[in-house]
Amino acid sequence: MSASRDGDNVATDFVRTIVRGDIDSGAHETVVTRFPPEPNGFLHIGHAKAICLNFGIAEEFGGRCNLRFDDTNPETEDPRYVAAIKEDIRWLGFDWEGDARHASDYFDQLHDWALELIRAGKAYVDDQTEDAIREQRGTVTEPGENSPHRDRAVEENLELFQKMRAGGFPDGAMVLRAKIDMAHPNMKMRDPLMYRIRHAPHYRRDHDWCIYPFYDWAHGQSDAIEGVTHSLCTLEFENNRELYDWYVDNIELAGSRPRQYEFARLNVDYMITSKRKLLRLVEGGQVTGWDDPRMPTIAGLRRRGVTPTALRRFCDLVGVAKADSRVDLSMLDYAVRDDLNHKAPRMLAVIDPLRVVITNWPEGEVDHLDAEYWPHDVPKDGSRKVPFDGTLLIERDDFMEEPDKGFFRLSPGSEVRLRYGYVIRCDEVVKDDEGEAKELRCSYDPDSRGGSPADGRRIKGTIHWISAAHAVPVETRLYDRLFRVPHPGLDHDYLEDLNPDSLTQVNAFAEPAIAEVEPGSHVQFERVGYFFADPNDSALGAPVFNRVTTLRDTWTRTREEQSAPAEPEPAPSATAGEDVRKRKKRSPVELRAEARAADEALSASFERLQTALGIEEATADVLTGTRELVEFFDGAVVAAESAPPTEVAKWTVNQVLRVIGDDGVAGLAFDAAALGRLVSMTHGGDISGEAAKKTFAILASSGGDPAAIVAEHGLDVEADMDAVDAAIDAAIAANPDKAEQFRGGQQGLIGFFMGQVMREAAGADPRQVQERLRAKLS
RNA sequence: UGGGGCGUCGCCAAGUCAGGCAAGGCACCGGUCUUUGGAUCCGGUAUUCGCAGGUUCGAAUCCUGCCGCCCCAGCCA
Repeated sequence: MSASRDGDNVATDFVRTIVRGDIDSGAHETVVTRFPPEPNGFLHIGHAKAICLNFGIAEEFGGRCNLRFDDTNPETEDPRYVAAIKEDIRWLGFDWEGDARHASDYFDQLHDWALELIRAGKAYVDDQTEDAIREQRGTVTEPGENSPHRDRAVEENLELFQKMRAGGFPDGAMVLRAKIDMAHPNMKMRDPLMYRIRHAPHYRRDHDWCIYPFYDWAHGQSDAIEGVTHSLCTLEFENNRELYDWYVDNIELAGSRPRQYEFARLNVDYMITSKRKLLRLVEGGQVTGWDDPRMPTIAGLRRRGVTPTALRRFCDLVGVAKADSRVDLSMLDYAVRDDLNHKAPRMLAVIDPLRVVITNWPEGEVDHLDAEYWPHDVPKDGSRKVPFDGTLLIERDDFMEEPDKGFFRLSPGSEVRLRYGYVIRCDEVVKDDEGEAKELRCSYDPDSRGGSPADGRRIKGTIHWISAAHAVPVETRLYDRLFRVPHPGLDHDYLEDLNPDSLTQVNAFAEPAIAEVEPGSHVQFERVGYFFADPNDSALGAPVFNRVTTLRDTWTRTREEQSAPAEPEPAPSATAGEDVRKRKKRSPVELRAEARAADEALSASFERLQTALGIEEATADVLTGTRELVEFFDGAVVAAESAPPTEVAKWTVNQVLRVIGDDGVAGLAFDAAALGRLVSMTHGGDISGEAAKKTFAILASSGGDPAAIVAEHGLDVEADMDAVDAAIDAAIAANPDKAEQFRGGQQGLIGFFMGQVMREAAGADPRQVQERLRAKLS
């Protein structure tokens, strides 16, 4: 299994594993997911990941993914965002079945369910102030306290809620709350709010409602209504899952219930993905809009020239997991270049020109050279003519008067190839008053038309160029990252991290064919980068180019690394004021110590285990956290007869604790005596350690008597060493390469061979097996 | 009365439930090829999985302890 999607491999991640399992087990016949944006801003690259996940899973498993607008807050939402969101999803290449859904479609059903909860005594109207409710909620380490209205009569609740809904109260006067537990360790479960009063028109329901449901009350139920099977959201909703389940479990539901799963949101270096912060950039004019090509929005990336394929590929490369992470920008660059390499025809353009005069070029003559649109490794055809004459423009960077070591472009006396053209030699540098080169006087090799000298001499460097007389000026916008640090706003205002050079507008000079580039299409300016003809600002025959990304450049990179030290990381956060609420929670050791302090019998056991039974303090500590465990242990010691208590302690800590569940000792499938007898058998040499482990596994899953289990499974029969030898020979014969690697020092492979042999020779003593294995392998 | 998560190479990430060869990708470093210092192709890069003990023939995986990071106290989603 692989997490990548290269070749025929399909992405696997924990979400897909769960979905696969649910389908294989028959828990669900088909998978239904949903993408639930709130229409209060534009979608960004983080949403792209969620879209790829939700729609991608539906696609792969032959299911369905709904687009559902989570429009429960009329004050921030706007239909213009609805249109933009739909456009972005479609552009990414996904579609939803039927119409888009809306949480606001379910307001009536939600209201009915709320009534149901009130009637069941599970919800109540609270008319306290917002502050009072906040204070009563307690803190993260202190329980909350009940609202004085918590036990309001059902009839009164019904009446009040009806009046809320009818508009009888002003904004904020009261709320409907679920009656759960104000002392719940999960803050989300402390009588969460279900409805608030907002006399605000909803963009779809207009004035139908003046009470609006909160996210938690709307989301799970909307999932249920739509038959969603797997409700995927980001990690910050993990705490909400318990409430999600509570709501779904406490209402009358027709179909099967949805389950929520959480994955890590996407963070990319040099980007921010907070809708609030993005909105501030738009409103503050730091960017030209939501679709500014520097924005991490889908609209911005699209305008920049990133393709849907590249963005989806990027999301695949990133993967889906639960660890908070931050992705290197090079991953996005890679995805973009990998796609555009096959989609962008090549053209010649000079960004920062330096004049070159070909002194031996026949006066007034123009040569029209063939130039392929695609490099040899892209299987596409097509070419155009490029005019060549005596006055050219080349890139200033491609000339060095005093060349660095390894520089193989143009310098005085050296030769270079002009792409698709001729080989030229630099004979003279003409300088301006400041000593800057302003013109190069060169001679060309007439026998090198097309680029290959007739005499077969090798020319290492190739540079791009433009005929000055035929040069077409084109506006190019050289975009760079919007922020200059990998993690903007880490410990200060993110606006301070804005990159002042995120956009450089230059007038470049391109070959005549440039005029034919259609707005909204891509080109590669050879040796410069990938560009996208801006669909809004390009005029017919006068394209404006956005630089999507540069080409990978190993030359300037190595030079930069030599000269400039790496950009200093922003200073590690200056420890924002110590948070008293984050006091350390008590550890298991502390908890056990407390338990013993409160229970004399427990503390007596703690002493007894150490002094009378010779058990180490740390082990004794673990064993004496609860009475049940000590009793279990003591029982096992008795049944173990001659086996020492220390041995029983090992088994208890390492094996029993492993299989013990939430029910504790009581939930075990076997009793102390069984464990004791097993320890006795293995200690007495009746069965091997390997057999003891197998016996314990059976004991743990289905209980029984150890001796009977041993007999039934034949775990006491001595392994036939001849068979072991045969198994070893077979394993070595089947893996000659690995045997060779082992001999070469790959010690880890002993585990591989052991695994092979032990599977064949069950019951054999691993020590003996390994001894023989090593002998045969050497 | 705290609770819920997460730590595997510079980055992303399989593997952890069920102990037996530390996947893959990005980046990087070599080499190949090349009329883009692009692309391609080949090869290299973790004796070690946050740390420390323990169990085991064998531990990323099981047990114990410790450390670090994220989330939750909106009438936002």
